[in-house]
Amino acid sequence: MGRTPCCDNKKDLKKGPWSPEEDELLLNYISKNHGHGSWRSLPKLAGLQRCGKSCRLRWINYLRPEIKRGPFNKDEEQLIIQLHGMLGNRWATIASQLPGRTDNEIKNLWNTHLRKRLIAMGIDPQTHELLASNCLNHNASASAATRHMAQWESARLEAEARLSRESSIFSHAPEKSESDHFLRLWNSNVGKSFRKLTSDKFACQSPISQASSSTKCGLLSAVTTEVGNNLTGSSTMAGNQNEDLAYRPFLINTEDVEYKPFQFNTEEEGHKLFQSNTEAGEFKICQSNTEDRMAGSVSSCSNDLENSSDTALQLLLDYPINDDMSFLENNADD
DNA sequence: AATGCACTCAACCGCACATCT
DNA sequence: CAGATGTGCGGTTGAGTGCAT
Repeated sequence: MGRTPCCDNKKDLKKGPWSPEEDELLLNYISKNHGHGSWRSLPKLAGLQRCGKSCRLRWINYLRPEIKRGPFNKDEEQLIIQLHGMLGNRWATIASQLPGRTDNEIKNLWNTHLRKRLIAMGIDPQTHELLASNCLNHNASASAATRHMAQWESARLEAEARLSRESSIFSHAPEKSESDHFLRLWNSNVGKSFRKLTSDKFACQSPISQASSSTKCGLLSAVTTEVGNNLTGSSTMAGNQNEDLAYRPFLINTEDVEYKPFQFNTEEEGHKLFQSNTEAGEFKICQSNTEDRMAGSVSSCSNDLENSSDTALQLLLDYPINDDMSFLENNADD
């Protein structure tokens, strides 16, 4: 509280763009000392007329050897949009998932390109919701936007479900930050599998195509409401979407459906995948140690304490997944 | 060629959190 | 335990650049 800014003594301190000489001084100091040490004392020791903060920024955003230069590729852009849908403006957290990219760079990319692209599609770049003006449009753009939203909602549901599961199982463990949860999920085998499913165009029907068929609908709002209390900020979507028909196709009800074990690589993380006997061949994921209980009927799994998170995960895995990022290309005219 | 405008991106600023004393 | 200090983060700014007129 009331702390003094680190660059309070502005006398003799240089500001603005860095010269090559200054870069060299900073690089030399850090390489000679095998690290930056205290940023506050660094400028003096390195012979720089800069504040420590400025040095740190220059190092992190520009001079670090692992910095990747050049334009972002499509994969990186997709990942940024996905992570932003889950994490919001946590640029540093997002940057941690993109080796060689800095938070500043990602923030700039978002503000100059991706944000505008989503707006052009009729998607609110903050909430990843459809903008009100777009809700009545039933054109191709709106459809792409809807698919986009569904993907992010699926990813977010997975995270929420696991968050809920973990917090109930490991309630004794020290609380990690929300973003840690998201990132651990994202990097877990489940997250990996999810991403793999999306990229491999797993043999499932599209939710869009299922919309007109005998899709079994449940209530997503029940799931999100239950776990929503664990979350803040970016969960606004869950609150008002349950009336949105666009989401209905992804909602299912597991009653009277048989599931059989399915070969899948989530088991290594203590999860097993089961495939339903329905036409759609829906999938359900359960912890391996509940497999015995699960083998006879899926209800034993869906009725236990992890009901909501499993259901959410199931929704995620039932969501078929056509890695539809085509909107990026369609709207990438800048 | 001159001017204005839009865009990009490096850098700054202030705040919040973590750690230290 | 409270205040001081160090660091990291996100929002914002403004210089530089390219393009259109």
